[in-house]
Amino acid sequence: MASKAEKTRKRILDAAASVLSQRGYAGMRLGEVAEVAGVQAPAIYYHFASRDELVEEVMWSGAHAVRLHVEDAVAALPDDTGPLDRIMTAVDAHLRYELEISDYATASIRNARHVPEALRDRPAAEESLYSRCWRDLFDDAKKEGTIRDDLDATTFRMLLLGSLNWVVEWWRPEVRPLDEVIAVAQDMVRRTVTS
Amino acid sequence: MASKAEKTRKRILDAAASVLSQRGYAGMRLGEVAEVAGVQAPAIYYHFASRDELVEEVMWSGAHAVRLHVEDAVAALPDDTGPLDRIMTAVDAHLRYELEISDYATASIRNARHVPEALRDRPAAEESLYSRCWRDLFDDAKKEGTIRDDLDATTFRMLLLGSLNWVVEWWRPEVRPLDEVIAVAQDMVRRTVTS
DNA sequence: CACAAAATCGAATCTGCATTAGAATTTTCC
DNA sequence: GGAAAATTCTAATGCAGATTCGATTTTGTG
Repeated sequence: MASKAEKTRKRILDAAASVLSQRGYAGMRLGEVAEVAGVQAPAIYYHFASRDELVEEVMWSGAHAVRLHVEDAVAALPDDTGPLDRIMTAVDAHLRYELEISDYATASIRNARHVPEALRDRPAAEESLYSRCWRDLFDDAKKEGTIRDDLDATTFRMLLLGSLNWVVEWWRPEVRPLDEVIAVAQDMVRRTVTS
Repeated sequence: MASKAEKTRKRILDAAASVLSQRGYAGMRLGEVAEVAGVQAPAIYYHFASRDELVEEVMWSGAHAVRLHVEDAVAALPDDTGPLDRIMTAVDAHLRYELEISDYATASIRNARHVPEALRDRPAAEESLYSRCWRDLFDDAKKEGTIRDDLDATTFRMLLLGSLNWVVEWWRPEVRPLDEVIAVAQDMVRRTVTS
């Protein structure tokens, strides 16, 4: 039974994630966050020490939650799933989480390089865990020979993550179902990676 | 013989492009722009009606210049160059321009969705010309049968542009030469597009 | 070289927003 | 049901940064 106060805190965080993902770090106004959360601006200070602390928490949650979502999706696969199919699942999970589930993810993705240095440490640590997660997926695939030897897997991974992160900038559900985007992205990976 | 004033205007624009690409729309301070341009803040108002007009001009120039650079690079190819090689050249030109040549490009790329609606029209028109340029490249390739029929070329194009646009977020020259990134990106296109 | 016009500057204004202070209200727990 | 604690509100405060206003310097030109 989450206390009333905890629910308010959650509403403020959700609102901040939404505003942050739309307006960016410098554009996020506490007034707008408060309005979305259905609260007055000063109430935010009961739950967070400062605007920056609120931002940091959103960014961290964003990176953290994507990672958990993707790791869970991969972990839920049958044990005998091949390394390439694990990567396909990760692509699917990343895109769905970013586009259908959570503003936190887009907030953290879009603002990672725009927030002041002081706020980057904790979110950046999460992000590097997430990077490692993808690196492991690719390393496994390479070990099992699913990835051709002459591919620069690191660079390709960066390009792939970039293309996925950028989808939020152009995708509109009414134009094209998400499943089609996912299918094309997976196709791109499969063809680039196998010999 | 560009008059002194025109040179100042150019310095202010360059400074704005640099600050805008680093700090984002809301984070760009006229004070910082002025400092980078070696001028006092009010001087900006002699050359631009407002902060927003300055931003709009940077964004428009960014989109415009990338397009010209890519179109020129493609146009400079021998007439008998195949459609796939034209796309390869476009990938090369886009990345080099974005990463080595101009802050305008990254300023416009990173902020397109963050600036207020009122500023989007002119830059957006340029961007859609740029989109058309890529679409034409892919259409030609499809017409000549270089692209397999079952590829959703539009979606792939968006994913590709996304991966290229995102490179600015992670690439560091000291870690990996740009040529390697370009080569991997081209490889990704070639393998995804051909049957 | 002088002088009008153009370009730039320093100081002042005005606004929007984060943050604080203290009062009022709600929740929790006995 | 009521008091203490927790939570939220309304009303300031203070500052940073865009914009304006004259005053001052620089540039182009006869």
